[in-house]
Amino acid sequence: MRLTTKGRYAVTAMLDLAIHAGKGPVSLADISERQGISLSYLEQLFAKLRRNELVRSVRGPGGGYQLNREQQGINVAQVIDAVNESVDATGCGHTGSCQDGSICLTHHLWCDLSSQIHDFLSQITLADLMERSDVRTVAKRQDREHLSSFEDSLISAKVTA
Amino acid sequence: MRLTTKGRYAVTAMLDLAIHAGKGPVSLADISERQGISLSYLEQLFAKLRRNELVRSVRGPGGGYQLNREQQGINVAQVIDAVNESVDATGCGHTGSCQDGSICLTHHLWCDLSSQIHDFLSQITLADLMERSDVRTVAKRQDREHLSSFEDSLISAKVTA
DNA sequence: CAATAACCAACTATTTTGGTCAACTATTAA
DNA sequence: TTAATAGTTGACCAAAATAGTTGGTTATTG
Repeated sequence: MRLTTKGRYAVTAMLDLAIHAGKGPVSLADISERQGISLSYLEQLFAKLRRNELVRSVRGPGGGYQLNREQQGINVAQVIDAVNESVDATGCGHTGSCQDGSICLTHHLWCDLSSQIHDFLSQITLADLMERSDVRTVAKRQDREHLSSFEDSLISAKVTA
Repeated sequence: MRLTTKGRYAVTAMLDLAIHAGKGPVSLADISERQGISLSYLEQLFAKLRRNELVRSVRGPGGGYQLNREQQGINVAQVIDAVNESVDATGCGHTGSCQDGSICLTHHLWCDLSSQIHDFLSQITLADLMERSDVRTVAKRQDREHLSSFEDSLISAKVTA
């Protein structure tokens, strides 16, 4: 089992998407700026999120990504699963062939741990996260620090005019 | 955070040690045979376990390793920590500087998850594991399949005689 | 003294992570 | 219709971590 930046990035990006929903699709470039995640890496992650039908994409100018369901319908475990970071703590993938065909001494311990983690993460939805005060605070800070590409283009339009 | 064979091997080996305690020190060669873990890799893991005072060693013939405390005094979290597999799910090591000096959008989520996992694992002692029926079953199978080096030497002594 | 088994250091193969780069396709605004 | 935007795909890459191996040394016991 592993939980590295891959899974964390995916959850963070999905939460960013949830927070900035409502004003049309959100571009990966905006998420990249706000969350400090490389654009090309985000592309890879969102390809997987799309294949798992957690998001849908809109191409062309003004395009970007949108959540494919309501925020209450998406939980953290699903997002992590989607980017292939299994929350499985066993070495055998629950098959029980950890030691030449049979189960190893600690097989059931890792099974128990796996369901513990999965239960915890699957009970937390994007909607839950959005309501948290610490999340709202950080989101406000990020919005202040990074204008979206939309606002950006408005400003350069003014400057040009 | 990561939980790979390293942490699993460490817990498995410690449990093997607990199960075969009472008949003097247990050699790494025996653990290697029974649990199917490479001897030299075990050496590296036990160096760390010893530095963390979870085991003590006895050198020379008939030597090996022993638990440094009672089985109830050693929990799974301690063993995993000892081999440097942190059960920390945050990217910043709880410092809160995940995004250029400030906390990232999902910092508190990973903190919560970390303590969830740590609480779970620290409540399970080696003594608890030994009582489990699935552990006892697997241990019996392993003892049947692999004679200890002690029993082995008894047999070869008979053959020689 | 010889066998045993812990101890130690250095090296290696493989996998995973976290990316980059280039080429391509679909959409829309001018 | 054409340029710009933005997603899509695949190949590639460097660094780090994992899971070892090799080749010793030191301490202990029979």
